[in-house]
Amino acid sequence: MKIDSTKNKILQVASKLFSRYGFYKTSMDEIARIARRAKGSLYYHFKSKEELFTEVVAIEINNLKSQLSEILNNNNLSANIKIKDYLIKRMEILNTASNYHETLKADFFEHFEFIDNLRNNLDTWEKKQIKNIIQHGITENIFENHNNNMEVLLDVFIMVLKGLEIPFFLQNKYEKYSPHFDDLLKILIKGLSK
Amino acid sequence: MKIDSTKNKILQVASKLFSRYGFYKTSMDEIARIARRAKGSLYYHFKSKEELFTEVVAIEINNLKSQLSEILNNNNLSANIKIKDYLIKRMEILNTASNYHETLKADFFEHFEFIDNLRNNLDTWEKKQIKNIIQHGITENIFENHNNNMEVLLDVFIMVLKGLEIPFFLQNKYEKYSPHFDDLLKILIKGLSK
DNA sequence: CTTTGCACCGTAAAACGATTATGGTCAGTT
DNA sequence: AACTGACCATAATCGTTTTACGGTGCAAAG
Repeated sequence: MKIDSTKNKILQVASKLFSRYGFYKTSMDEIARIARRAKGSLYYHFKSKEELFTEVVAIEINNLKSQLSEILNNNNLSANIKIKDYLIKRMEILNTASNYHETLKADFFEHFEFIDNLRNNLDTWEKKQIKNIIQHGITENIFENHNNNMEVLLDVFIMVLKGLEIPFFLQNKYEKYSPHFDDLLKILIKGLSK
Repeated sequence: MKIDSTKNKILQVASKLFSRYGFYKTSMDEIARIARRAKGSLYYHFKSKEELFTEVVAIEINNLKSQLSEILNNNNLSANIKIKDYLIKRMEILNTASNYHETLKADFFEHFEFIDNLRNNLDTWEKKQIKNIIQHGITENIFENHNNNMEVLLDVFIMVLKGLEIPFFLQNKYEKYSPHFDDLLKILIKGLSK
């Protein structure tokens, strides 16, 4: 019981501090102090500051995946509704994932190589899910057949989604524009449709 | 004749050096030396280093606008072809506008407030052109009626375009993915269509 | 009017050496 | 096994000095 309590306490405090001050401005001494644990305890549970941050972001990503999986696993949804619900939920959850926002800067100035795997894994996972939805829509005869260029189309589409994350989450435009993200999705879904 | 020659020479050399080294790592002494002009000449023609860079970027943007205007002004093109040609040409020209790429970093680390007007003006211009194309398509009965939410839809769409610029131009993914940008455009156009 | 070359200026940036803070380690304790 | 607090190497910060930068002014020349 105690192991979970300390590890979770550290993760909790770390999540808050990383979210508030960013990775580089948050020190392990500070996390230890606020968590009321010895700094050595941090290193007992996490190999490094990088591993701690990676796990903090992984928790956010796993939360995203589990919430999206409810949509993905709902076989009563037709493909066009499913992709719409998926994308809307995606943006909604990521809007609250403040440590994930921190990693968006990785392409530009604060480079976290140690976190590339996590981000690549999410891209890979997401590409697979969207591919499934679209293929299901093709099978259901809802969507046009895109099977001959699906892979690169999905690559570009993932770029579009990630590109939208910058204004939405780093420039705080999500609240203003999210209601209208719908409209763009309507166009997307219609474009995919038969 | 001489006036144009010196000013153009400065712009030419500046464009190359800013493109190669970026705004901050390029000095006015260096521009003057390579242009074989006195530094005083630079300040005769341009109020400041910022004004020089702004004009260098403006030249790229004006080139973009004039090339796109050939498409925009071609009334033989129907709206769906026009928007496709517009977007493809847009990315193609911007791929070569290396000083414009420099300004893409403005949102993240190298901030050029002095250039915000130029970038905002381009967004405004572009929004207007795309709006015109879509409205024309509505009039031609090619596109669905989107008039009730057109403004915000265009805002989000501009975000999407700008979001794509990061991987395309800052991460050198344009060559690989531009052939497939087409496919995404097909979906977009179909989504807009009746 | 346009351009030059030169000297000059204030201050920002870079360089430097000293000091402090950080991520991480480890032996001891519970 | 889980946790601690003292310690370590070095990265980061600090204060000071030096250098480089954007910009200016001016007389002379074209």
